[in-house]
Amino acid sequence: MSAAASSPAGAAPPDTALADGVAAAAEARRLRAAIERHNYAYHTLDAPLVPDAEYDRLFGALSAIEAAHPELATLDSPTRRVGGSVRGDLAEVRHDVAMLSLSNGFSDAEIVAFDRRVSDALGAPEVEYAAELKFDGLAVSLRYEKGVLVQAATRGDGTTGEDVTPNARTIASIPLRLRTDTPPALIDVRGEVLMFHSDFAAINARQRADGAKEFVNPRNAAAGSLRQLDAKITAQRPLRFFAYGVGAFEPGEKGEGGAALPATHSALLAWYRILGIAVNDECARVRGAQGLLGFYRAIAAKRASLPYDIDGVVYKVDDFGAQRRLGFVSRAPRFAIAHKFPAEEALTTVEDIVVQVGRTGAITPVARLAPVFVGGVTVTNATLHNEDEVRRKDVRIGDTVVVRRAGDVIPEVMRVVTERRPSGAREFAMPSVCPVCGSAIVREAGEAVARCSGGLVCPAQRKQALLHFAQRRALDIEGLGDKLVDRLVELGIVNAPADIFVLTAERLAGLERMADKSARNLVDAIEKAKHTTLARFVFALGIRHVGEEIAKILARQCGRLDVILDMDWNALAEEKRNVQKENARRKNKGEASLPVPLQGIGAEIMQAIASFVGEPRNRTAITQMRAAGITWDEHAPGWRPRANVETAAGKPLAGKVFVLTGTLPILTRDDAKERIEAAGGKVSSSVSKKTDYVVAGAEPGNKVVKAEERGVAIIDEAALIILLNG
DNA sequence: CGTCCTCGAGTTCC
DNA sequence: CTCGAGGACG
Repeated sequence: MSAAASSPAGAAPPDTALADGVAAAAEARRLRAAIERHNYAYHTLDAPLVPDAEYDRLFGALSAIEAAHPELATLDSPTRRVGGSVRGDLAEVRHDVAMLSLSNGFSDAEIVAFDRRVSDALGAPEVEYAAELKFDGLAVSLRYEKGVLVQAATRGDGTTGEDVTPNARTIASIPLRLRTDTPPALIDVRGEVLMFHSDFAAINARQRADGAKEFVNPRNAAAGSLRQLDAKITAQRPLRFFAYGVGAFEPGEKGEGGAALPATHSALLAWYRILGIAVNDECARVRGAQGLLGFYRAIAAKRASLPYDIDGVVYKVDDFGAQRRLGFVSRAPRFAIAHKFPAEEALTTVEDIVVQVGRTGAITPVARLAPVFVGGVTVTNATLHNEDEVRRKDVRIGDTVVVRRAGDVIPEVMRVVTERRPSGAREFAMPSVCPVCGSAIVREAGEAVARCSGGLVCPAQRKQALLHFAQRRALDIEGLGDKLVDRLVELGIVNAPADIFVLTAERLAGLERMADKSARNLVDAIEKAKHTTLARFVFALGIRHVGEEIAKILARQCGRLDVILDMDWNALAEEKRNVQKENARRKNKGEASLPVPLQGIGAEIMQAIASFVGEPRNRTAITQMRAAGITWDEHAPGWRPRANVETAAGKPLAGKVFVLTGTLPILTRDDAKERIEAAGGKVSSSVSKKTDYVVAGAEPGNKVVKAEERGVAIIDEAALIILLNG
């Protein structure tokens, strides 16, 4: 599509024999102007003025002049579109004005509520909005100084993005110079880079022909293309740009165009068009909630026929003054909302229903699907959770089913299209023996899951136990992943966590696909993992019902591993039941209640611990690991936890409950959690009335919705850090 | 005994 | 992210 990129750079047309520099400069200016005019006609108006051959001739002429007179090769020359030197890495760019994410709405009710909030806040009965498409591409910011493109940056985390200037220069719909004599001194044009369906298909055909990897969707193709280190590659990728916003702005010297920003969003877009910046046609000014919903329905009906992907529409209060008055809540502007389309659904067939064996022996049926493209990726598997779920949904092998990506991530079989059920459709039968080890599969009365009774005899359970042991939140052994565990267990080299610690580099290096270097790395990682914490170690053991939280309670309350191992958990479980019964009785009488031992650990969990510590094999394994040198800091014998565990008192976040959602700009989930806990706070996984703050990052889940419903404060990372610092 | 709150466990794709 | 189930509490 890119006429500029298709021009042979070295073609020497007749009008290059310009001897003197002044004439050359004049000619270069003339050519540039002509080429920009044609670019504008071709890419923005979609109405070429001249045949491609003529365009190529002009382009070649300009290249030749610039080659002969390098001093004339200006930054904004159209020839820059093909070029770009190879650099080591993409540099960081700090956005002067942050590139925000929008809050989302999925239902009409949410949009109506948004409109009501806005009109209440503004005191206006009917608010005027600019409605436009929400493109499924990459947000970028283009900086023009005195009308010349000087920098292009990706959105990144909103505050800092990557410098993609040379790449952006290759995109034909991004003007290198604004079409005005009176440009603003500085303007950051915000918009989206994306790839059209047809271009995506062509690119993939080429990738296929070259034996290169194909892109999964236009968005990935656009992202991969824009973030190339070599802009020459970007130049061969037909990317598009549509503008929809503005960041930093400084007016130019007196002159109509650049003296000030327009007063409304729709006027801004109209101005962009005049400046030669591409703006998508599917935008409108609408009034009130009914106007918003009308726009949404019109676009939804058109969606399939659009030549590019969108994932919804965006509504913004049109008047900039009103936008300023509305301001922001945490990261998101209060004056705009994205109205997203519901998770995409697709039809496919169930080719088989197989079962997987989990760490606890849980047998999970999984539907093997004919590959289907849904929500941007190809889905081939979907969990069916358990036997009852299969019954409830009545999924049979051979069925045609509706699949969606729940929460836009996990594939889910929604329902069966029974009209399409073939006569030979087979019902799923829970196997009676484990497909991996052959032990009996049993389902306890009242339980939803069936389990392999083989325990550690079952290689599948052994593998999962090892992976659990090595995972980041447990002992954190880097490099001990899926594939390696598979092989180590198959070969019988490692059967239980304790065996990990006797591995040597020599032993590992003998394995296939395991070079000396990686063997040594793994041994180093194991060595590093030997020093840990009691909580992590207890969690790593994989005791039933003992996850991270319970392991922390045990470590805090018991202080030493030996205490945990030697406690009479069965007796304690009984005591717990008695104390609870007694307390219930006392409560009715208004008497003071007895202290409850080990808050948060109930009888059921205690019995699970009892059966773990009562198993001699487990005790031996622990002894072996300690002998192999695994250590942690623990309290001296005879240590007792302080009666009142309010150790958090005095810390900045004492007693505060946080819930995290979305991707935070700087901290990882784990980091944030660690810091909150260090400051005396607690991180919970779901929003409730007790939640104090929901920390929302980019692309948050429906936890923000829950938070709004329950009136819980929503804060961003920056606010969290302020809280952490007191 | 019911209800809410949490935690644990399992899962998909790149 | 979702589901199931344990634990606390009224």
